[in-house]
Amino acid sequence: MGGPVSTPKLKPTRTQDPEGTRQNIIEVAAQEFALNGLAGARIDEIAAKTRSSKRMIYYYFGDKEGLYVSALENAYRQVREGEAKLDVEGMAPIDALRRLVEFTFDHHHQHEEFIRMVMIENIHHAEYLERSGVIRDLNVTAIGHIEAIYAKGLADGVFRAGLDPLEVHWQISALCFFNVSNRATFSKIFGRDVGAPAAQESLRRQTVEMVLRFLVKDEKLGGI
Amino acid sequence: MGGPVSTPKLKPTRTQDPEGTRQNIIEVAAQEFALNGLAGARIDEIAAKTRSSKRMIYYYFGDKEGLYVSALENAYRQVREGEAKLDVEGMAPIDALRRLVEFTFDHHHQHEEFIRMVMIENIHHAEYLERSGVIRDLNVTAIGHIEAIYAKGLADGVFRAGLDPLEVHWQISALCFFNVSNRATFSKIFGRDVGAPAAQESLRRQTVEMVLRFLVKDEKLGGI
DNA sequence: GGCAAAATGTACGAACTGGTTAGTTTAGTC
DNA sequence: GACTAAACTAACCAGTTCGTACATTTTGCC
Repeated sequence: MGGPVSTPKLKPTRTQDPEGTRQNIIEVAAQEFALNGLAGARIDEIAAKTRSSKRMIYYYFGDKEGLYVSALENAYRQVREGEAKLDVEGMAPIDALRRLVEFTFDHHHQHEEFIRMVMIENIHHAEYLERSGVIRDLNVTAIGHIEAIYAKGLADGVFRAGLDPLEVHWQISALCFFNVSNRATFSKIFGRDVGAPAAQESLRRQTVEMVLRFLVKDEKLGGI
Repeated sequence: MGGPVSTPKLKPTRTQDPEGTRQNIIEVAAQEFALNGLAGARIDEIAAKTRSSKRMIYYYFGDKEGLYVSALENAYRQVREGEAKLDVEGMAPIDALRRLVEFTFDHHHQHEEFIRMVMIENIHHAEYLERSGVIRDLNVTAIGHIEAIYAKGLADGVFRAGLDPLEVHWQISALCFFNVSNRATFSKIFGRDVGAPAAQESLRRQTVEMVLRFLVKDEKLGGI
């Protein structure tokens, strides 16, 4: 059931474009899956929005689930590549942490489609993520930044001891993820559009502050 | 489109039981929708698991979406009723806040089905929640606790000024909601079962501490 | 008991949907 | 230019799924 062999495109003038077709299908599929879920997305609908055809979806991805997994992998890869752009080298621990939280907040905000894919994957108890060996590898470094920053902060004596970097990552993720994932119900229930620029600006500031106040030693709090 | 008239059951010997049938259908439907989503849930499957039949689903709820909205309303009502049991009257602000966060953490943890319904509803951009006037009314008091606790804490001089109770509620919700909603992907990606009792115990403690450190004045932090 | 309304059981159908079968075109290779 | 494998098209199929038509039983009420 292996896919087609990846052929390096030697000549740009070709009416056939395997990689392009494949990528185009994945992008359309990601949109549809993120919008409607795995069961809700329609293969015919995806095919129609593609530059290609339904037949090609089955040609490249086997079945609906195969397409979903590929779209999921693609989403993770894209987002992780974006995250790699964060550079906090050489910054003081508190500044680096602030930067990390701001970056995560903005990054999640900008990648709503990815957030929705993760939501959907959680609805499915992450069974497709489990099926994909690719994704796990992409994420082992996701926690590297926190670990480095925390270690430096400890050494500098500005962070409290005894915290678990993974738990800190969990908390930052929770605040930044929820901001996108639950915006709809939260806004409807409380009659306030928490997605509006002003509200986001405020939530962003409070999120940063919350994380800093959690990490920074009491006696150093005056400086943040 | 009104439902059947609520008939007080005078005689215990009756083969027909409208309210019971209705409730039974809603409970089964909630399970299925929470598990598979709106599109993923199957009416026939729901019907089969019911004490009743498919015919009765359409008799009482009109169509699939009507059933979904009813299940959603039921989930919100149940959870809000549970939340009403929280009593922090007369407690010192810091203790009350700690209690509130612990309660919210546990409550979300215990109502995974509800969390999943909210996730699904967010996937649908909360359009069914919007359609239901019932749910909005149920939530206006959801923020009352925070407001009261924060006001008292300000008066007592133990909380920082200038915070928005709704934003605090947002933060508490984020931490407690994410803990349930994203457990699957988080556990898979980092190879650590964050749902395990020990992990939950730790996350619970850190969540409480994070919220307290955000609200409590710097110079009062020694006491928490 | 008679009656209307509510509640329920059975069987069916039309549309949708994932997936396939069969065949055609394009491009690299000798 | 013939040949082969990859890339692609179009029509089709079979199982599923929501929803309904029709018949029947139960219940409250006089």
